[in-house]
Amino acid sequence: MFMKEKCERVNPEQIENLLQKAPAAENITRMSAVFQALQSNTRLKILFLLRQKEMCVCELEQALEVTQSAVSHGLRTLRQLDLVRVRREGKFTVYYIADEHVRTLIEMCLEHVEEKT
Amino acid sequence: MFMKEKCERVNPEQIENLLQKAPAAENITRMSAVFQALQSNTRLKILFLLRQKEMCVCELEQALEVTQSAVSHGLRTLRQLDLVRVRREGKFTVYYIADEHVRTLIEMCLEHVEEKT
DNA sequence: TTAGTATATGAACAGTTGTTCATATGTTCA
DNA sequence: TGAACATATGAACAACTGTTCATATACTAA
Repeated sequence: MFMKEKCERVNPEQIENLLQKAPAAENITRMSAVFQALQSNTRLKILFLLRQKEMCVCELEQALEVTQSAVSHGLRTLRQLDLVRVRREGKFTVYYIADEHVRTLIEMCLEHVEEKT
Repeated sequence: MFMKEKCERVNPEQIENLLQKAPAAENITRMSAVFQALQSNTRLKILFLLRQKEMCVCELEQALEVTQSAVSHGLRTLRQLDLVRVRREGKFTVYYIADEHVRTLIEMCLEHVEEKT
């Protein structure tokens, strides 16, 4: 098998070294899944509401003006990636932001987009 | 028009207040686009390489083992959202991470997924 | 100018996603 | 126990995405 031609900037050893220091393939895939979850307007709105106050499904439904089904599906996605967590409270299911990483994540992104005028 | 029935936890005034403190619809949409860009394995790998060292397209091509076209398309997406920036250097086009927000963003996500054993 | 290298772009196709509708499950209280 | 409320889930369809292929553009050196 022939090696592909390399341009003069390419240093195979250095690239090998950089690849070793990069996250494992498995974690890249997990991160993809997390960002994938954060890529929906509905799910982002849910997170920015939960960031202020934990809420049950019907509160979110009221606030977001989408169907209960859509909220529930969205919450499941967030839950499966441990971006939000759940607590039962009588007949209500109360959702809240899982941890500070999640807050920082969405806040960094907000700052990034707010920066552009 | 009838108001939808509300569950006892719903406080319309409070919800109104929470909505006002949430990011504007425009910024939610921008964030969606950013997270959407971060949701691809290829683009994530690009960012985690650029995080270590600025690189030209052919270096990335070598490192990622995808076609030059895929790298270039990926870089365009990242560039359009100001996640990476470009500098011409002779015949090479050198890409680098745009700013600290972007570093923090991907590092928070990595920490989040690394936490789960 | 021309050849060769480096990068960008458009089209197109397979694969993936978010929503809604319909329905199921779970909880409370009378 | 049953009625009413709260939440979850499965199916299905339209819309969107990432890659490749083919080709265009840009820069350099001879």
